[in-house]
Amino acid sequence: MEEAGGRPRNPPVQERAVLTRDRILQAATEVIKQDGVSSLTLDKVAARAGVSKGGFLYHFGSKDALIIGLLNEVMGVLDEELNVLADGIEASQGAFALAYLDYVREPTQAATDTAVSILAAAAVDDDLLDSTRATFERWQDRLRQDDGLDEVEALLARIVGDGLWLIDLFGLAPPTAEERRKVLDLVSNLITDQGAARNLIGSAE
Amino acid sequence: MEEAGGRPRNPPVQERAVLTRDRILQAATEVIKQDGVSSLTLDKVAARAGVSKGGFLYHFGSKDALIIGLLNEVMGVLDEELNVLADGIEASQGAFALAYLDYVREPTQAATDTAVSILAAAAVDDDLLDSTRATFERWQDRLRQDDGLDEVEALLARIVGDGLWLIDLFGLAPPTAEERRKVLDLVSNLITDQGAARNLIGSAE
DNA sequence: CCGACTTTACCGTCCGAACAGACGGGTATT
DNA sequence: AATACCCGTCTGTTCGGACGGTAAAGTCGG
Repeated sequence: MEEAGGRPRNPPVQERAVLTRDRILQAATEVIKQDGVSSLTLDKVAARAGVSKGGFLYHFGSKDALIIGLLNEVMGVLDEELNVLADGIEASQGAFALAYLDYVREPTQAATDTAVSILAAAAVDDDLLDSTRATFERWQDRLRQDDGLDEVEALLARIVGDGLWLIDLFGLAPPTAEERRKVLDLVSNLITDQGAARNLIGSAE
Repeated sequence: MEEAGGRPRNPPVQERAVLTRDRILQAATEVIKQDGVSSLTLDKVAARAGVSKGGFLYHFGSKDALIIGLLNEVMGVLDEELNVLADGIEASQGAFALAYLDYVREPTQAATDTAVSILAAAAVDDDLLDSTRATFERWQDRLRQDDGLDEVEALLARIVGDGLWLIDLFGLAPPTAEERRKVLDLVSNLITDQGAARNLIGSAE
């Protein structure tokens, strides 16, 4: 419950262990994507990973541990990817916000995996999402002080990113590729062009 | 907490049938909200609704049936509420889009119930979401032809609405009430003030 | 021969579902 | 009006099976 990893500390010589662990993780996401969260059973994951149930339980002592491992893996990948994207953006302001939008420009494997993992965590036990929530808080903080970007615009970027991501996850009337592009361009331009948003915000008060 | 036991033993039969069904539905959402989707068992729901398991199964022949019932109920309420909101909005354009945004202005009971039901459906069996997907398609269609509103802006409204709703559902760094208000005002103004968006969209090409 | 890794065998629990009636208000028959 | 019957509603119980998890033994490289 408390410790997520339970990862055996093994010398780099032995690659087998870590591979098995990764295979299990991958098998878990595959099972969810194929058969749904409710089909995520230890037996099924173990079978798909080509390992016995006991072998599975050596790497993940419980189902909760599996999900925590899944979440850590997937959120780590996403976090890194966002950083890379943000570094590659040459903008006077709002690089991270733009990266956040770029990330959902088209549905990616990683994004789906993340969504699916969060869904599994929420289904099994809400508390498992705690560390994920912390990561989102970190992103939100980073957006708030994203090189001079307006606070509201930063939040808008995140909401739009998350919204698109939710729509993909549940398949709730997903927009076409073109619509998707247009709406992301719209928000990106809003962020880049400081004046436009100021006017809109101003006219609100 | 279970409610105190003073329930009348034998209410009029006619009303009882309908009421029992509703009580079951309500009990189901309560169970999910309190203990999570994985705790949604027939026994628990039946107990909470103050009905025997057999009684439960009389009204909903299976767990799938329960979730479908839940979804229908909750999506119906939401649909109607959106209509009422849209009718109450006096705007030259984009009434439905504005209503969609208004709906998430603050987290409501109904919104939470909907989210929770969708979550349950996704967890149990993805196919159960089919009718919900159809409803979202209908909304999307309505947004597309929302009295002269720009297509992209309409989509933006939906994405922002859904995004906020997702953030609430999972508790992923939810914005403060003020941030929430500001960002919704921003998008609302974008929709109302046709010129602003035109400029932004134009500068994209 | 140690320790990381994996397997086989097994257990207790819980869950979804089925089922056989009980209760009791309508309704038709007399 | 009394009787008999039906049927919608609900109860209590039972059951097969799946699931998460444990225990202990086996394998193999270093």
